[in-house]
Amino acid sequence: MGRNVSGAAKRATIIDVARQARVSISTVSRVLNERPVADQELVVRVRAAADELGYRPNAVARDFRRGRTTSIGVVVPDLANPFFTHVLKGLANDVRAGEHRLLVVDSGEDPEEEIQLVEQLAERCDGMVLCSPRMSRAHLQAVAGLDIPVICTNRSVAGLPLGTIGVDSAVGMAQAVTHLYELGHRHVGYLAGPQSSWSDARRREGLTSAAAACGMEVSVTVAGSASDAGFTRLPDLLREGVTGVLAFNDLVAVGALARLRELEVAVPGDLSVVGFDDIPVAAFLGPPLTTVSVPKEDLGRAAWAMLRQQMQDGEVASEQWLPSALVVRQSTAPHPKRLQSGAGRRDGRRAAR
Amino acid sequence: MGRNVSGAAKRATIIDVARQARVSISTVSRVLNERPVADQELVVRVRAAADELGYRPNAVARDFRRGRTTSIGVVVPDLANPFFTHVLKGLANDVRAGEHRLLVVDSGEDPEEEIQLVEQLAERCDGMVLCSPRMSRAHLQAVAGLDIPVICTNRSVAGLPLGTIGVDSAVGMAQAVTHLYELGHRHVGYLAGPQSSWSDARRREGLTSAAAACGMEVSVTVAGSASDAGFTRLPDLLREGVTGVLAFNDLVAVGALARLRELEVAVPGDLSVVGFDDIPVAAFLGPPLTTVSVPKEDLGRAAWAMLRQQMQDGEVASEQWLPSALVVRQSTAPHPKRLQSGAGRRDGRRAAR
DNA sequence: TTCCGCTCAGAAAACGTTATCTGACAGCCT
DNA sequence: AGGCTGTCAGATAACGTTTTCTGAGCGGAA
Repeated sequence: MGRNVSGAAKRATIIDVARQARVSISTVSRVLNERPVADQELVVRVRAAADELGYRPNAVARDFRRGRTTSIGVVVPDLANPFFTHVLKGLANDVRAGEHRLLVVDSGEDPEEEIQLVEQLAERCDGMVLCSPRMSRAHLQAVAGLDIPVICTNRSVAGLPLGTIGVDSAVGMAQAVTHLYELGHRHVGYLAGPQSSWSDARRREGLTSAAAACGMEVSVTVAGSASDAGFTRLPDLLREGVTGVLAFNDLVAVGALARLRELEVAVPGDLSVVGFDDIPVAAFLGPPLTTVSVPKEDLGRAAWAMLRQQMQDGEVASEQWLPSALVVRQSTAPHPKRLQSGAGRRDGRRAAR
Repeated sequence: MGRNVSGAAKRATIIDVARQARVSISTVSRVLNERPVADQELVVRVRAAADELGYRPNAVARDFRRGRTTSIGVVVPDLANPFFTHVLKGLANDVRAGEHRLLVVDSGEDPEEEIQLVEQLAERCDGMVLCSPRMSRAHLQAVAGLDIPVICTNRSVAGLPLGTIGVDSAVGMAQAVTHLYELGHRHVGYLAGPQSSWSDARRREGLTSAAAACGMEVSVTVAGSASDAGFTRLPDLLREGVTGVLAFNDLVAVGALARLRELEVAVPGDLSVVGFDDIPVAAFLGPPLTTVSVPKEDLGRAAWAMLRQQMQDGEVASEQWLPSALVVRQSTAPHPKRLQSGAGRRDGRRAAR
């Protein structure tokens, strides 16, 4: 069945089915694509023949002929980063509902690799979503010239005909800063993200302007996007005498927390820590992390909605910004020197008392 | 350039290039695929024409004609699970080196969805890697009938012509059990994984047989693969009176740790916890998690090596098992009732004394 | 009865490549 | 000088579909 004597499986084509069913290939195509066929007898014969031969249509041939692939491509800087995987979840859930499938590729945070992948993938997709692209503006422009709609997340592309959807990190950052200010902190540190990250620029911007507004001092050290960076760079800020630390993202905050534990600095007793993204483990850390929550799934959903619209209506490049909001958990508390009372609901295990 | 008056970009084909360069399409194809062309003049003309028209070959047409896609598909139950993303990293790094690209899809832990995705993706790939497939054996058999090589990770497929590569979790589990036994624990609990998980079955098996070997009591409760499951189910084990807990994976352990913190049970002072997988945050937790380390990147690399071999040599279904090993950190300590001395290097903050 | 129009399945064209085949021309040997 | 061999680029045949075109058959209206 479907295999010839040599053992090398020779795959049945639509022609074989047609021959077997004693109809034309047009009829086979019609039956298999559920287009109206008058004679039910033919339908039955075709179905039987296809079954018998184990026929499965050649998807590449079909895509080729149809000129579309029913695939949506997603390019992500780093699949190991929980932030992206949650954006993906949002995307996947909604895409799955339709007739499209999602193809994901990881660019490894490499801008050159990224543009290459995008160009290759674009050839095989009906539309694409670029998550926080690291590539240069020039490359982005090249992407805009591709002949499929592309949505860009977390990156402003002023002037380029690309749908954009991102997180307004300024609000969340401002909330975080105000939160620390109200707790009495007057000098905070920022564990910055990768230099190529547009989001980091926005977060840093939001942080400095909010801090300036309430007259707080800010120290910055460049970390990265992974935990070990937070672990390594945290002491830089401690040396500066900060009493609160804001991290580029939760992963970095996790590293910072670990270092603080090692240094026996109590959180939040001696130092407050704020993350960003609100990844799942954030709520399970010790202490549960105060962080800026970002609607990651919504981001994915919105990207798909926008992409679908562009695929239908032709070219409609729009822009959309989703809110971020502070989630207060237990890694932040009053500045010990100013408001000594009630120093934390559950202070670190060796609060200096 | 490449756009007609209507504004709808009409894409240049190889025929347009040939016409513009005043050569045959065969020559264009030869030049662009870097096959030998004697007359350098022609090469120059073709290159120029292609440039001018902004020609990019239609990848789908090429794949169709060539009968292969230079794409490798990977199917993963849940991209949000760090374990899989690390397997992916290993795969991606090595695949990237060659001329293939990696296409990843997430099945959402749904066996039915999974088989569908696999069948669709298989049509568009030269080979596939199935990570910890949740599908039934019957479906796996269908997969084995596909006409591209497929590698299966973390799932034994006895009798099926599928390359298999997995983690020998029995050793690691045995080490973990012995470790707890030597610390004086005599009754441990297991926070089990998803029922459809073959890995969970293996881990549970390894756990119970090792425990039986040294005469330990084991209580089991079914959790799942995410942190909230660990958080929710942990009390079941506490009620059974266990003094050590082994989790299906680190994510579940994270949830368990959080619940213990909330219940003010000191880890490792009052209770020891062991995870599985050794995901990055494991080392950064409070306390740093004792866990069974699995060579995730190696798993990906090995899968690619095996897949590549199968793609070259034709059908060679083999089997390979990678070791797992206990990594002792600070979430395990002597059973308090038996060996009171040195009750933990850094005990939980409110040890009941 | 004749012709028009409609329905429906088969025939054939197209999609954009790559791979095979063909034929022209040049060089060499006899 | 004639013929044989080899080289190289152009012509053309696939690849497996979907879609458009064609023509046969039939029913109804003039």
